[in-house]
Amino acid sequence: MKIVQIIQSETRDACEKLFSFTPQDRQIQVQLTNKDFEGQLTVVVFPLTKQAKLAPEACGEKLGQYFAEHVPEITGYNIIKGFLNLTIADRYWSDAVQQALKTGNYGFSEPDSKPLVLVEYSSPNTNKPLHLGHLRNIFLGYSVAEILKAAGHQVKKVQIINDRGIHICKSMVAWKHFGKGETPESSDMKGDKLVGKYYVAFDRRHKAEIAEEMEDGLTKEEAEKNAPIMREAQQMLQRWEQKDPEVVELWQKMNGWVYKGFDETYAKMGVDFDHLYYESETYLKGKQEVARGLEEGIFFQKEDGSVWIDLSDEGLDQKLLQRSDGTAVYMTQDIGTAIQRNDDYPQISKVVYTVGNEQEYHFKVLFAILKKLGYEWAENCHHLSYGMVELPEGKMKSREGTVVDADDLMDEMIGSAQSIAEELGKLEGMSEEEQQVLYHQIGLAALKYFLLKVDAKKNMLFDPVESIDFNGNTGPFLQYAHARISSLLRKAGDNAQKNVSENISLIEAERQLALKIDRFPDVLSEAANNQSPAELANFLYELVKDYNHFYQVVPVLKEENEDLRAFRIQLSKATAVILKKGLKLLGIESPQQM
RNA sequence: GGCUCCGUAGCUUAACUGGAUAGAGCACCGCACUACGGAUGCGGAGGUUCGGGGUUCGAAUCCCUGCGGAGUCACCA
Repeated sequence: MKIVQIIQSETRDACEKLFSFTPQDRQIQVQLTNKDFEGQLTVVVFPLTKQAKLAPEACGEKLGQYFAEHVPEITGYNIIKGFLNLTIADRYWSDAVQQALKTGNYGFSEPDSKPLVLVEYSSPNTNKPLHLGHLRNIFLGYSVAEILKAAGHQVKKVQIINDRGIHICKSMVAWKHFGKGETPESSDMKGDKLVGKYYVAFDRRHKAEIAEEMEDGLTKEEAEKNAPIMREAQQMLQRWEQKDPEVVELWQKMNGWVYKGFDETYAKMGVDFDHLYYESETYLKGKQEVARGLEEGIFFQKEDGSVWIDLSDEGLDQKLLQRSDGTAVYMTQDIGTAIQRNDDYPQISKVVYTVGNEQEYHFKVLFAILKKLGYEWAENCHHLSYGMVELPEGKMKSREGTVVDADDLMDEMIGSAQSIAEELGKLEGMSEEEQQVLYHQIGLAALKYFLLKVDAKKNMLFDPVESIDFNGNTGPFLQYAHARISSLLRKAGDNAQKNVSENISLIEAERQLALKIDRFPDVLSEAANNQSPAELANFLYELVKDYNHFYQVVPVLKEENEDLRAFRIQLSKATAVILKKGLKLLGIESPQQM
């Protein structure tokens, strides 16, 4: 049994025997001992004092005595104010580390032992390339999915591709006008970039036309709608919904270019999906639901034919579900997609939508609508919301043109990794190809770790220079620690297999490191519960810091006492194992040499 | 304006969900080590946790209020 659980259950027993009451779980608080005091784990006695009818110190003293007498794993205690600090037996730590090494997939739960969770992430529009904002989304969604898997859930990674709508029509119209038949091949351009170029071209023309119309006396709003190129895009959307062959063919062609480009980008990111959903395949289901809701009086129709829902009784507004010209909007297809997924996977226990916090309102509305439509599983839908990524120069927003392209950023990170690695010159014996792989691993680690270590709900600032700095709380710093331990383990040979005698005496640095190793399974399940890669990332950083400290203060391979040497090698190995698995859950590779 | 989220050292951030003297990294100053990989470790300085009230044994965390920032309230997605 884990030491934390032992302490919890012994505290309960002690309360029953000493004070004649049974505490609630929440009254038993075990936390890490503050580093200024002796001990590794601490029981907070305040919550118990009232029912124990004792002052905090006296209460702690009684508990401490009880532990010293009844619990072999506890060898000492001290009380500071209302905190009972416990010193755990060295024997426990050495056993725990050996146990961790013997356990296959240490920290992970039995695969598929928990119900199915769908994790949606990325969800791109097919009218432009992926950018910095997508990176946070994609790394976050991927990592949450991997963490849930590690915690034993069945997981499907899904993506909804927003492949239809006015946005793609804009690119299509612009390509028809200005494209002169340009293709990714003819221009040697990635397909998503090419289509993005025409989206920008549309916008430029649209703005010019608005200016003209406004000179003719129209208001800005009127001009925006009335601009010829915009009207053309809207007509194209209607023709698309009517399955006009010419429009459909162009749509397929341009989307095909985009998918090819996305696939390349996803491959570079190292992420994947189990099931792709296309808005073009689910929006009709959404429209059916809109029709049904209208019939049943859940929705209502305005004079112009547009369909709405009134959610003002829930503190929300009225929301459009279908345009007056009969075409579908974003909400329409999201309704259809949600239903489709539950049809595909009836055993779903939860759906996680990884989408930026600017869409919080949208998802509130969506879930409310699904509930009104009578779908009880609406309760299981969860919006995993994350904050904006800003850059040092100012905010990054796609509509304002200051986008940072995902491919460009990744390439830049890989380039930085290369120049730093070359300068350090430690890659002897690696082939050119291996080196390229390594630069990629390091560059992506810097990027992923930096984006994931911050609490998802916060807006964050991405500083490319700081992220690749290999000191401090960064991905490459963790990778380096792993590479260094790997090197040490290569030299250690089979020493790690040796059983350690029972009576070694440890120093505090070793206990602290063992404590971290012991806690890993709990941290992992907490990260899963909270859908928080950041918790895992910060734990790994703490682990590495404790390891580096340990590594600095005692010899490992040069230790003369055989038992101690073996134990230290095991500590190193357990650290490396956890580090590698933990980083993997963040989507980060752990090279052997760097 | 309504609603939601955020505000912690110069900068980037953490705080086990209400627990000890609010931890770290970067930058700055200093130190250790023939180092098992220095992409290291140790120390110093740097905080009225945006201001003001309240709740309690105890508040960065919960409540009220003011200020500041972001998002949203589209026949965009």
